[in-house]
Amino acid sequence: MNPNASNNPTIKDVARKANVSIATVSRVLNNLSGYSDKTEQKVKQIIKEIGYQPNAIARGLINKRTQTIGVMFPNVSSYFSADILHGIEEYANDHNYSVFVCNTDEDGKRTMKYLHVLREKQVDGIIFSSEMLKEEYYEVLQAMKVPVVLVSSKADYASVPYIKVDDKQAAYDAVQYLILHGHREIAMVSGTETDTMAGIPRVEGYVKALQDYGIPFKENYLVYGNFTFDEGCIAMEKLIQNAPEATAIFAASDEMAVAVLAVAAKHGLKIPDDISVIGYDNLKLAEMAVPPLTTVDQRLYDMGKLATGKLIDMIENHCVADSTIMPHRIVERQTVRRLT
Amino acid sequence: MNPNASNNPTIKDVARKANVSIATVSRVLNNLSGYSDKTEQKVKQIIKEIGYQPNAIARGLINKRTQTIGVMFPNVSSYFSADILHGIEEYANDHNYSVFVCNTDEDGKRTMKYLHVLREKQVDGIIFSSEMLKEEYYEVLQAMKVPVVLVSSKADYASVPYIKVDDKQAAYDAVQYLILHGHREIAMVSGTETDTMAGIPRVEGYVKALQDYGIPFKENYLVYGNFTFDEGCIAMEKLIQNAPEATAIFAASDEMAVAVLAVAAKHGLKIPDDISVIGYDNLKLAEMAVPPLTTVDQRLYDMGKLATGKLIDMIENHCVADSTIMPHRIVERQTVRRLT
DNA sequence: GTCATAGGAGTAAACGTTTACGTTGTATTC
DNA sequence: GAATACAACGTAAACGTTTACTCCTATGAC
Repeated sequence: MNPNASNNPTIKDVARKANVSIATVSRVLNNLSGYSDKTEQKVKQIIKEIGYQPNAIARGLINKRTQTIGVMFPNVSSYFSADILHGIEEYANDHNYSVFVCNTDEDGKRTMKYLHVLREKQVDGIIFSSEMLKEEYYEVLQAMKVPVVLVSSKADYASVPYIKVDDKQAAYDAVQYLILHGHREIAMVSGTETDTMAGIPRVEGYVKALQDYGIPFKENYLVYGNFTFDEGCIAMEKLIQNAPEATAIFAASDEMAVAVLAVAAKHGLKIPDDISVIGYDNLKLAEMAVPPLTTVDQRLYDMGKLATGKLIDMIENHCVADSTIMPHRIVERQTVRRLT
Repeated sequence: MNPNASNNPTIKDVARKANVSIATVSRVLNNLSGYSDKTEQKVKQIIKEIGYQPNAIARGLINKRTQTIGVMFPNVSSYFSADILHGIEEYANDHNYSVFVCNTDEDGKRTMKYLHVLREKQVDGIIFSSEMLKEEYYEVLQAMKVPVVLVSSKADYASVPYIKVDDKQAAYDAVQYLILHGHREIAMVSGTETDTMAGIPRVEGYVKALQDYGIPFKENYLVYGNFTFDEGCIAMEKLIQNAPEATAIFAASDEMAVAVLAVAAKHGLKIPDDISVIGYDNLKLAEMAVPPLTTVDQRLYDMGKLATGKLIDMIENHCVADSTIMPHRIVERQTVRRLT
């Protein structure tokens, strides 16, 4: 009788039925050398026969590698994260890694909990997306001794590889685009005021572009949101109140740009006739907007892939990857009008 | 000397430093009984001191439980999946489970590969989202002997618990809503023609509503997409060609409804003045549309949570959960006009 | 015929836990 | 004072793999 009838078959079961040792089965499984063709056939046949599947947990225990990575998002369900995740997932899967998704809610407590869970589960590496790498996190990460890469973020004090676009330059280019289309009254719906990653640099780019073209910066032209649609709406309402002369708006995220579109429509403002809008991200959402949104593309999907590539490289070659500044470009659609 | 200086500390290290056996450490770790207060303090102190973290892999090997679930999506980055994933992730995390995301691309090969990976990694359960549970999959699932729950899907031949809205009824209600607003020329942008889950039932609901109100069904009023924005655009173009008399459109997904909005705008058609539109899903996208989209809400986030709840229940109590028909409701926004 | 060699295979330790079982010592009961 | 009970531990097996060693046998060189 099979002493192990109800459970999933193990390497032992295969060994017994094939009349070989488990070492031999392991060898053919990992196709190493050290067995005859005949044994190989026999073993492989038994494996098919009883439907044996290796146990990655046991494997992980001895190999100290789990073929698993963890990915931390401030908000998994945001349309922004979705693209990055897609890239990560795809690359990881193609290279035989699985991915744990973690939703931090931008909450320190939650993040720390996740970090501990990922550590317990022995992930081989971690990707941190669009979030500040707080020192608190970094310490745990160091204790874990696993590679980390940042995507759409950056850590100044630590030598963690990152992938992001040059936010200041990208913002500059967006605003310059508006200027070159004849606009001089340009407002901005910024991201989080204190965000050193995606908030501040983009307003810096905005301000610099204005400066370079001799356009005075006006306080009332700059309002803050937190990158989301809802706050984008509030911000746009403010703009309509305080900056009715603006002919163009630069929004620091597509979600907020779409919010601008939405409240503009609510107020009977035509886009781009009454007001031009340029976004930032190039989400699918931008294509779907009415009218289709002109925006700066940051290839989130590719960033996800690239980040995963770097991470896996670090895992497998025990090296440290370099950072990369992702190229950006403006994709012209229909929300910016040329002023004559 | 610590013989284990460079690696992460293990339970053995704790035991040695605390002058107790590993069994005792294990006991305080899992707070069982069988040790004195003094020992407990000592052990806990050492744990803090050397920063010990249990190894979930080793734990998983012996417990045959990994506190991990797998989630399969046809497309992780779709705005539809994002909401479900968010719900799943949240509930899972709150109950100390981690989640592996899998992107099947609706591809059988990929799906099977994933199923095998999930099996190897010994997940405790699997959630299948918005996809047919093919017999091929079901067989593997059975071999794995892990609980499965379906969300926004359903399997007739197998007793797998599912969570979904009554698609036919929801579609019926949507169309009825249009009818009660005075529309009689109602077109439909359907989902995938062969999709028995979300495709066919929704057109059945559409047809039935027309019937019940004595409105003749017209072939040219029904076009097919695959739930996505891109195909929604193509579908809408067809409708404008073939059914210019339609005063209202029921789209089988919000993405397609937004596509309807987009191409309508492109053709100079005003929403809802020239044409009314009702969607299906109630994604954030619906709120963001211009004008905001009237649609049928299916509470995807809650469905994700509920599915995970059922799954964990099945895992922990070795029971089989029942299915639930999720309530739906129409959320009125601004894309449906009352015909006088 | 002897020796070295290499191919083909088995043995057993190790990975980091949990847990059934055994042992010791002390307090309680009569 | 013997019997009992229980608290407070320790021992060792087990989970399913991988892999360093070891062993045997056949082959070929000389």
